[in-house]
Amino acid sequence: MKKSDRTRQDILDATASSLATAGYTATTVKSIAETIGMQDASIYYHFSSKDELVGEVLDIGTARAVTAVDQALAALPDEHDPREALRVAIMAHAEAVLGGGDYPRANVRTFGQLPPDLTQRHRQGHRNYGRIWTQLIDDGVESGALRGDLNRSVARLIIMGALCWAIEWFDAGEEVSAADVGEHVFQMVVNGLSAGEQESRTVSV
Amino acid sequence: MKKSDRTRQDILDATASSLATAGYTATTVKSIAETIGMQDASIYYHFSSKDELVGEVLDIGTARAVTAVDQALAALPDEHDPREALRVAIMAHAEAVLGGGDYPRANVRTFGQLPPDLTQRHRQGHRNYGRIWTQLIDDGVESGALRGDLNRSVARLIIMGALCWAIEWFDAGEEVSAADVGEHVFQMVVNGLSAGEQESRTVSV
DNA sequence: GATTAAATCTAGTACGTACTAGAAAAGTCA
DNA sequence: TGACTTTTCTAGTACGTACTAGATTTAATC
Repeated sequence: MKKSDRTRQDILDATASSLATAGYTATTVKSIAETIGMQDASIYYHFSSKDELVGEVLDIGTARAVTAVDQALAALPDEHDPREALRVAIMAHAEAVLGGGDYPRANVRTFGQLPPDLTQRHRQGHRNYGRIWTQLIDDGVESGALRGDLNRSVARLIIMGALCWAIEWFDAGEEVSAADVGEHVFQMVVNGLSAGEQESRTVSV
Repeated sequence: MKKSDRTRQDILDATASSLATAGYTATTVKSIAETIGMQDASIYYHFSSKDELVGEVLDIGTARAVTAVDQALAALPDEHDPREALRVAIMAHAEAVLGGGDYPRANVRTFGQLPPDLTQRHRQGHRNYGRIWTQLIDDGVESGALRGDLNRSVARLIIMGALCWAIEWFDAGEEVSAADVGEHVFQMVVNGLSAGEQESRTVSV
């Protein structure tokens, strides 16, 4: 019992790491087995198929991302600026996906690479995650803190894109930290890159 | 001579289409051959390997994206707001990758899925494309139109991310157009999602 | 129309993949 | 220790992949 659980965890960890760095196709059952010093056939004692193993890793990844954002939002004071909520969520996401472990990274990295079955399997999880962000934007617009002249769904997806694409270029070893990326995304997406008075937009002065 | 060029073009088109929608791994030599009514072996009369074929498609894709942005910028009046230049570039990129043909789409779609050789091969092309955007941001900051307190490299990559990630969710059939996406990215990234006075930032009023 | 060149096909090879069956080893507990 | 269970390994299958060699057909040229 004990032994099985431990190696099962090792398999999950190795898979998450490989998915996060190499992607879905390059993550082979054999390569996973090698990194933990096993034969590839032994994996099938713990998981019935590669895709079930990958699916479990991705489940853990979404769960961790959701938890990270939820906890960050829960830590806010009862009365808060909706922009601050957006900031906190962006920071939590950035930390989870860039600074955090391999599981959330595996999720973002393999997005668009998965076979249809796995994509279908995680559709609901992604929808749930998206709902958190939709709520944040809705709150902001309805309170008047965020502008209401933009399509909220598109706005949400643009924020997710700015954050998720960072996984393609972010290098944990470099001088830019995960928090830096989050801060930049917030500043650009909420406050804007523009300086001084903004002519192409009506500002209530 | 004539015949060869035409089928060669058919192969490139079919490959671009498959890459843009299915990704690198799902794009097999056999599937390409099938869509144009050939045997897979016949492909090798025109291209020496799958990766050479894919590489050529990606070359065309980057060239078209660069051309689209360059032409849009060239059409600007000599004296223009650097923000307008950024806007024009964003719109051109959005049109090329979302509204345009399969070639630029193939580029973005397969980003992060390619084998090392192909990634290496296109590194220079991506760098050149990035340089256009770096220049736009530099111009904006130095003229005072854009704020200078953010890391320009990170800012550039965030804009690219917001645009590139759209390929994952954008549906050409839906009511949101490529131009809509471009407009939203510009509004959010340059003007910001925030409404009214912005407390978390110093605005020169 | 015959000859030559260009283009495609048929039929295969070699290899990597996920996955299976049953033997062997390692661990568990009386 | 010995009987039993759990875990891992050895040795394989079946299949899809990129790719090759040589025959065959299609097109162009004199």
